[in-house]
Amino acid sequence: MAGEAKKRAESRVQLSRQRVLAAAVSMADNHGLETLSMRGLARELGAGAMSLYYHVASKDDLLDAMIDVVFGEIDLPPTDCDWKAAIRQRALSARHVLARHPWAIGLMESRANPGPANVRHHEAVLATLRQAGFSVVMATHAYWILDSYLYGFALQETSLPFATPEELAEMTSDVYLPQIPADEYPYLNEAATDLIEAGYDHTSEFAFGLDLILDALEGLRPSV
Amino acid sequence: MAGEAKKRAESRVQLSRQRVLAAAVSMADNHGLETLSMRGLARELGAGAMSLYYHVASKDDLLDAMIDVVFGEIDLPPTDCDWKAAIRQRALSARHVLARHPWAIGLMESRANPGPANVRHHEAVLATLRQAGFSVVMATHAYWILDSYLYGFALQETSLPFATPEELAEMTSDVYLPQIPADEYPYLNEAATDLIEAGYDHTSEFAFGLDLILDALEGLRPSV
DNA sequence: CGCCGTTTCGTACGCCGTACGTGGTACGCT
DNA sequence: AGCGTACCACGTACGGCGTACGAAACGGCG
Repeated sequence: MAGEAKKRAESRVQLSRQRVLAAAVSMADNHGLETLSMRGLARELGAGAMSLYYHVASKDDLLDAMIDVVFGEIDLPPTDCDWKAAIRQRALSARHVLARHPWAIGLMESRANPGPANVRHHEAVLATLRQAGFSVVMATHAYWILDSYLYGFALQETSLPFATPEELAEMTSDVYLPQIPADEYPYLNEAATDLIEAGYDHTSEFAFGLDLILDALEGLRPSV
Repeated sequence: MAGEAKKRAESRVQLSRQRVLAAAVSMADNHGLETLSMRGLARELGAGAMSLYYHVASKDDLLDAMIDVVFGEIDLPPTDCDWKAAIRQRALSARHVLARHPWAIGLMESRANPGPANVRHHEAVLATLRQAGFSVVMATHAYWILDSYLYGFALQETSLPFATPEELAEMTSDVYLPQIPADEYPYLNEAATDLIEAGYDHTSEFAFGLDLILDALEGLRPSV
């Protein structure tokens, strides 16, 4: 009957693991991981708190699954180009994804159960390195360096309270500079004033270090 | 009188910000940050939960202060040697400190209020780089790369479930290898088997990448 | 219609951080 | 000696958390 169908429709779309995951990621993106609660998530979905537990074993399980969603968003290194270009693209993609989901950074490598997207991703990156000629040991070195740089950069980036050079200049002169008087902290003070004067733009900072590392790794590759 | 003094002594040592901080750091070291609660901390100190709030404005304030304790444990770069050796030593020291206080990694750069030890540390590192001849902009690049590598490495390191090559071998063959069959994940499988066969030792992994980065940075220094 | 597997939910327990108010203690002042 | 004041410790209570447990609603089948 129309009544039944309507009632069904009114009482919300069915829950599903997909929908729960998507809502959780979205809430974490918008309001931070620490404010993501099962109750709040359920409220957002128009459901009771305990209803989530049919689709998710626990909050930990939810977090693991969220991490795998994030891994799934990172581009795999392309296979049709130079190893450096491939790894570079993968790193840039990962950086963007982590900037979009800053709550994930501390969890990506620290959770016990890697999801399928996670494993697939690691396999693809490792394949790129091995096919570039790196030995297993050298590929391990390279992977550690690249991922350390990637995660560390993303981690630091989340704490930046600005996005544009203008905001940086404003923040610095209003908040930071008063805290670092030139007589006590000459170098910090000098750096802060110089950088805003030069209109320091943070946008290309990641690529700068990434290329430095890639070039250094190139030197470790066995010459053909 | 003796009676008074004894009563005073029995009713516990006085609380103090120092004691609260030390106990909090110790508890986080031993049981993780997520299980550190104000109630538990007070219990550990033989005090009531609310007593802590005289010495600490809030749990956030406590965390900020804990971070500064950690910063205070990191060696400043020595001033009596080569810039590379100085930066290297401070990085190694920081790595050890972060391994001792893994809970701190996600917080060090992400909290709003840097403490005094934090600022002093940044000043000293920046001073070393500037005195080595790097321009302000280049020193900024170098700092980003070095700290990204440092934090990222420490972050990944916390998730390693092993400390020695033997443990690695055990973990890998028992837990990981079954999850990455050779037909589906050839490179991961190969890497895992090769590394345990070669008795891969993770101990020097950090220094390897650090030296690679330092050497690459050397190339960016203005030639005298 | 009754049955049953799937999905949803209400209640309750033991945690958490902390606002608020109270009470004890140490010490400088008269 | 007596008292005011600043310092310090604490008990209670509130609203939130994750989730164990069991009941209820629903959909499709006979």
